[in-house]
Amino acid sequence: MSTTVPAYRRIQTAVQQLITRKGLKPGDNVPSERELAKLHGVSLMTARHALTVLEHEGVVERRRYAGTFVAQPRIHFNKLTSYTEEMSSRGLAPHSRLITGKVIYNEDEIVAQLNLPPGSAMVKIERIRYASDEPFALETCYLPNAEFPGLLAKHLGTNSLFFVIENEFGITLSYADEEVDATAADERVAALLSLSCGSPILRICQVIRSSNNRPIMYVIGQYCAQRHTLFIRRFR
Amino acid sequence: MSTTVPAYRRIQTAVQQLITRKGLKPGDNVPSERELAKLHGVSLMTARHALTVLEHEGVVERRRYAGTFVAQPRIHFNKLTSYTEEMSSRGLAPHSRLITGKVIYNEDEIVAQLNLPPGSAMVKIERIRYASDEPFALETCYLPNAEFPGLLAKHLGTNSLFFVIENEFGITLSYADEEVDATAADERVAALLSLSCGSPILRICQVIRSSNNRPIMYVIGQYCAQRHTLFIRRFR
DNA sequence: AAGTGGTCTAGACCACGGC
DNA sequence: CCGTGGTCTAGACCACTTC
Repeated sequence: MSTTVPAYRRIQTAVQQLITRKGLKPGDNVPSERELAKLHGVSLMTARHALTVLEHEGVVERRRYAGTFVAQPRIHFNKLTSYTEEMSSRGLAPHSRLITGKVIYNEDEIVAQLNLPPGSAMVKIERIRYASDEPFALETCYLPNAEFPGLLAKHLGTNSLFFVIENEFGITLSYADEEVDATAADERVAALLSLSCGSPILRICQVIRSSNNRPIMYVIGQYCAQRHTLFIRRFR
Repeated sequence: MSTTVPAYRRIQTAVQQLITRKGLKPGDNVPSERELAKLHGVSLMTARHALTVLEHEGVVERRRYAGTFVAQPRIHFNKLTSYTEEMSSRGLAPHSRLITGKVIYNEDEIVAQLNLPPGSAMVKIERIRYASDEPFALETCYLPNAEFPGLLAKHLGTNSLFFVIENEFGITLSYADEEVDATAADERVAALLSLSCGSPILRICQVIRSSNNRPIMYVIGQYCAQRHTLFIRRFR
């Protein structure tokens, strides 16, 4: 079972709820480190930790000598989220269509990305993602078959893959390394996403890792560039 | 003048030098938190801080209960670097060509991105970036003219813009928020980058901020997708 | 002058991996 | 069993902003 939630996580969600519940606008200030520490009965370093995470996610903005403030708009930078989570955080209903769901044995390039022995069986899942009834992405996922027995029976047309992995298989995800580039839609992708051949596609290849840094899933996302932008934050 | 370098920064660069000097390979372990603390005469939290930053940059990988190790490749994830820094970190010579360098008054969309009053004067700088004599990117920068008097006289064909901003104007950069999408090369870009019209282009629009979170520079980068990939890391 | 975030200390306990 | 990273404490000083 899961261990107890760390204090800094509780504070983190508490601050986020404070923002949404009180309807704080960008620029409004949130409690200072010292206030949070007192409020939650923790030490200063712990309160700081919570704010540091929120800053990296783009929820909050810190100004030295001045305070901590609600950040500009609402994109969660650099945060690994599922399509389902992303949609519901924007108040939209997720909607997908399962195109492929089978076990494969012969894609050795991806086997290598997942650090598996050559010839290993993998589950391959292809889904089309919709935003308000318009298809905007084709996502192809690969997972080691040995670690996810019965995965294909989980109604992946309607269930969140992240949810199944984390809750039904008890795996904690930690981070993803991603390669981003641009391509043109080939015939198949164009047909699936209702585009013309050659339309610009934003391609994102992720290696998602579990808590012990083992690769757990390889995902190729092909996003219709007109309907999707990626937001990131980089620090100096 | 500049203040003293924080201890965690010193440890950070010390670890990086250790890796390059000893030629450590991915998977080799670096000193543990406790070792680093003893080595540099700092407390455990400070040594941890250094490793946390290195982990976010993708230099180092931590495995709970096991240790800290040199990370897989050597791309510096999520780190705001200049073209010049990126090239020299790969042992390549930077090479650019200045296309445009002038003061403009009439691009109000960008004026808004920089939080300036409407009609403000901005410096506009366009440069082509080369990788081993092949053009691979067109970068267009906008800066508030009032804050950078004499910027255009700084030999921007050869000098690093980041260097000039940080050292000659004494500004500390903190982070950049970026929008990434895919497009097709228009006629001008195609000509400048020796591509055919319609080739896939990875476009990155950055708002770079100084230490007090004021926008300092707006950059539109258009990268030839065949010759450039973006690496990022996202955390759960 | 009061308050803020940034840095730092010198300890502590925990859960787990590898020996 | 020992060493590891992850979490946490209860303080401290600094440089600076805002009032």
